Amino acid sequence: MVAMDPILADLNDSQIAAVLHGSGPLMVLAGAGSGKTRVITRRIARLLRDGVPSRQILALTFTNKAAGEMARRVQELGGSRVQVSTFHSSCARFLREHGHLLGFPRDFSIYDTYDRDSCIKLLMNEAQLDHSRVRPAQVGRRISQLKNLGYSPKDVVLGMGEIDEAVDRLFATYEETMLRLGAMDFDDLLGKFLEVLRSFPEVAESYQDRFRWLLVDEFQDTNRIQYEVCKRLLGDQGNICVVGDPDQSIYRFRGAEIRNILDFEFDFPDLVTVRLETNYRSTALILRAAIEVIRHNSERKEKDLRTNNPEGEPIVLHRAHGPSAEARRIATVIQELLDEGGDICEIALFYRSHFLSRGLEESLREFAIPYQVVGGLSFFERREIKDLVAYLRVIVNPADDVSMERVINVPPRGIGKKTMEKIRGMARQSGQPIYAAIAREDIRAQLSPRARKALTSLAEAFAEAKKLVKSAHQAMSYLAQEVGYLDYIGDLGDPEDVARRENVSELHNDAATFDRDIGEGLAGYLQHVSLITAADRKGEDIGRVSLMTVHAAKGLEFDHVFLTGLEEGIFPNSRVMLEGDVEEERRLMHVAMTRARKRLWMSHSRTRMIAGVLTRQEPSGFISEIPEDCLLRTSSMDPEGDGQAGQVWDEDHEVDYSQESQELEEGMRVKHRNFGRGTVMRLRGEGFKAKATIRFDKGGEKILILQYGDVQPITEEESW
DNA sequence: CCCGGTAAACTTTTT
DNA sequence: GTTTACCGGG
Repeated sequence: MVAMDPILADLNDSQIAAVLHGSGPLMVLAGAGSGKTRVITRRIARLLRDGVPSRQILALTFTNKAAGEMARRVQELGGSRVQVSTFHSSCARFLREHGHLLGFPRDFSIYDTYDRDSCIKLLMNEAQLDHSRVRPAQVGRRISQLKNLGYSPKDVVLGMGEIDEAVDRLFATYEETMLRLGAMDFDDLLGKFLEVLRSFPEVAESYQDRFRWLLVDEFQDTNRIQYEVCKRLLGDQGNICVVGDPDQSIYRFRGAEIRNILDFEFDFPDLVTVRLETNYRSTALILRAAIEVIRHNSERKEKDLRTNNPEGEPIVLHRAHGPSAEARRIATVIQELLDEGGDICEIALFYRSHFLSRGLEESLREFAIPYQVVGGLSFFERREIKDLVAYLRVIVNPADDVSMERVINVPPRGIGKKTMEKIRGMARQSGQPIYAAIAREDIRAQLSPRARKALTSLAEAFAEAKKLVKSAHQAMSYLAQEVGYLDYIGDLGDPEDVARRENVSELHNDAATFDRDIGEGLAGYLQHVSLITAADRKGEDIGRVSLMTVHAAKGLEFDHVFLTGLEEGIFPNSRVMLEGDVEEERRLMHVAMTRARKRLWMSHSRTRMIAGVLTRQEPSGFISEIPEDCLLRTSSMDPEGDGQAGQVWDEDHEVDYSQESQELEEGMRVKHRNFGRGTVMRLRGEGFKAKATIRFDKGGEKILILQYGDVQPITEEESW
């Protein structure tokens, strides 16, 4: 073998086998940290070198981030023209070409979850469904779930319950409406494309002609629809390479099917399977702990994941009294890491649910440690951004009533509920979308003078902006100005407004960049924008600690990982437990632990603020699945813990230590979240040891440790 | 019609 | 504690 072959450099035997595998189906079962991205990218490079034209290769991933990373690495190996993208954006692109076969316009709108729910809300109003009983989002989620399983309105058999009843009444209407609006939701991007492939064999053939080599990353997270899209893209040719790890399947909640992996062997009998079982990422100790946890799953193929890495440090498991004690503890350790010269980009904090980020953020701010939250409310989900995008959608797709309804009275134009109903009625009667209706003089004439005037100028602005669709930036600038949106958010003053203005100008820059680099006009820009999501926020290398959910952490790795909020009900999540899927939670735990290269810190708190209520928490059951010799247990009460030695913990008055204790004086009126209002009788001690005796209006006198006590001074007005 | 107030419900993970 | 739904006065 030629030792210097750059494509095979630094690869082990299994990896080489996968890269060199010729034609025919290949399944790579790749344990955590075993170099699967490397295998995919090298394999692409190998195909290119062996003369496969780049346009014949299609590599599919789940996140834009993974796609971006893979595209970058393929490019480094010289394959710049290979299409590497997510399932959703590939399908969206294909649907622009062939969606017309199903009656969709080329420039259909792509609805995110929020838009979908807005649409459903409108339909619920129309159907006179009381949306205080059943919420649009619940109906939307259920419909999405059904579509992911491959159901359409006609073959759904529903269970009982108010949500299902609503779904029963609305599913078909929703589908019809989306078609009328020329809009697709995320599920449609996959589902409608599959429908095209199924219903139009000649189209399927054209794709089969084009794509001869298919590579699918994170195969364990594909759902049935995605799997069938793959099969139909492939046709009779068997050049498919899937890479995955059943132990890292964490998207069953959105329809992912581990069954795909089993079916794969059945559907492709001449399948070659390669196992990557050497972990190059974590210390031996971390890997051992992660494997022990996942071994508790019963529906699982035993696998042999090894490492040659050094044993490493034990996992530090910290027990904190309250959420802020946990957060402070973490910040303290991070500060120490940084003081020792650690790279801040190599530090990450994980949590099971978004709401847990807040406390961590507060404490990082307090310690002046720079951080970024990956995911959460993304840039494109902000209100002002969605408003502008909705305006632009209407230009490109005049049938898009949901976007039209969003913006018709933003900024306020005097179009209220009544007027809106009139407009809807007239639009319906004329069989036209709202956009077309308000463009008609005769329809506007039937409205109040005020509304008439506003809508005339709105219609004109749209008409003018339509001439600028060749440039996303120009169309946006014109419209935002003309329609009064800039003035609307212009009132500077509070920092909220400033942030909004900054967001809007960032959107302008983004559009300008798109015009310059891609240049597919407004329609192309909107498609691009609709598929960018939370986890894609660029730049991990900008000198910040990263905070993210465990889901968002998949595919990433860091030297130092803090796994927070390890409590029953949170991780494992109690709702998931109700559905009976502990095993998916355990896989999630496995994923989380295996992100760490050098050190892993885990923590839980004895109390937690959940929906505004301070609740008592038990440590996660997953902790006890880790071998005790892998753990170093600490707690806030330890003298060695965090320098806050020997504090007395008042079991009865267990409260959150949420803020710097305020300066209190004897005689001052204060309030407490549990005990209500009271008067400070006596103060003793200072700093961490400060205690106050407070006589509460109801319930007598108590001695509170101010560090923990949520004692706040109150103002004159509210004091009695 | 608009804006301000108060009541209610709510936190699972993502494209 | 936070965000959203509804109601009543300007």
